[in-house]
Amino acid sequence: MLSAKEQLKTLRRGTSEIIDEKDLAQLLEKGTPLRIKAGFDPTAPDLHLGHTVLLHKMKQFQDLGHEVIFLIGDFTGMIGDPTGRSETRKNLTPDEVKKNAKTYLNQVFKVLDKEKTTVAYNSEWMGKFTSANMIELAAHYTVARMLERDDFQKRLAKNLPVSIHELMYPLIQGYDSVALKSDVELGGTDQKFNLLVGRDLQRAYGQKPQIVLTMPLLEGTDGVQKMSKSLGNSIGVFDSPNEMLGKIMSISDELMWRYYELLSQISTDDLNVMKEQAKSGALNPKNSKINLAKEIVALYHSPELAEAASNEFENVFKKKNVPENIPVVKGWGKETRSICNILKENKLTDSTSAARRLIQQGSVTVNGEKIMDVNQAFSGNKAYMIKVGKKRFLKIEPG
RNA sequence: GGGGAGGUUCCCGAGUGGCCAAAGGGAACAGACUGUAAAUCUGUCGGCUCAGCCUUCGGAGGUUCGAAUCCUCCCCUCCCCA
Repeated sequence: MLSAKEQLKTLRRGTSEIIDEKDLAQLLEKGTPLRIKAGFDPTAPDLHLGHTVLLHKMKQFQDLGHEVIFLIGDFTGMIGDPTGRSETRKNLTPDEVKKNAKTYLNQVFKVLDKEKTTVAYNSEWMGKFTSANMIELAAHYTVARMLERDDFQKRLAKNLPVSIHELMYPLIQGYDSVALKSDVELGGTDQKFNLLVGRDLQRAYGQKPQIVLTMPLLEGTDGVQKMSKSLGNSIGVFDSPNEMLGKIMSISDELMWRYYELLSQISTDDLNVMKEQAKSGALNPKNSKINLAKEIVALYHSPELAEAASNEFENVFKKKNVPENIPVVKGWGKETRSICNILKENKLTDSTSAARRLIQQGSVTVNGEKIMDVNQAFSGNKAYMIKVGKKRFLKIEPG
């Protein structure tokens, strides 16, 4: 095992907060493997890179020789975490929970080492919890402290409902730490309250309180808001290799470093060297970005597909060649059709108005020739290679 | 149950009788440049048979030469009080 100092250096990477770092250092000094808990609510079927930030931190713990427990909150999932919620979450049915949990596990081991990971379900112990247990648990926490949370505060201030069962959520999540005797719990910064409740409860049940380590919420491709599917700035782990690579290439240089920090397995030292070189101009940030994109695509797909996606990217955007797989449609015979209609009918543009505008902006080419005339017409018995902007292509076969 | 505010083009948000297809910002798209689909700059951003025409401002009616703007009814959202 590495020295506590070395370990801390790794664990601090990208981390938002460690409560308390001195205590963590002390635990690491002992040199025995720690029990690392991270809970996942099986509520999100659309897994994106934001969800994987924790996984990477878990992987670091794992590589340092600690025991990582991937906790599936199948019991708590039926309550729904009130964190950040302006309204009560809808409860999931056991079936939905099961299905989502499965989706999670399929992806999780692309980052974590399956052999070294313990998977736990909190229904294992919560399912057996009696009413008496529940009351005992609830007795360890006060209403006032629970209501300190600002999501509850806000709702109360706005006279929105807060159900009693929502108050139970942090208690149960906290109790999971008791059940698992965790030494460290990981979570997003938005989870801080819940994680801290875990400490209190462990103390109440006679255990040593866990270290709380929070990770920032990853910004989406816009670089501003947190990654979320509904904001349209997410990179899904199920995205195709080309799509995934393209999206990563489209992030700003600045954001790239953040992604490196949180999503890459490259060592912190190497990362710092790279940053220095980019700063001094010795390194072209584009190259770093493509490496990052390849690493991520390789993780969720394969190194081969990552390589192929990267070649395709260079080919299309740098050399401005035609991509490998472009849609092909049959022509329409002898009659002629106007270019605007052709674009619209083949969904290259949303409307003929949009087609016109793009032509006026000089972004449409047919067989490599720029179209200047909005009314230009083509017969459907010849082969054409149509290009709109940089990303839209269509081949037409004589027909 | 009582009182008040509001619903505008993908989103936010101006607009209170004609100059409004509707300011501004964001997103998106395009062009230039580049080191990439970074950054920056410029442009576009309802539809069409496109120098003209058509349909939009919660819904349905109405007033008017003319309405996103005024009136009536309806639907929805939010706030305060009970």
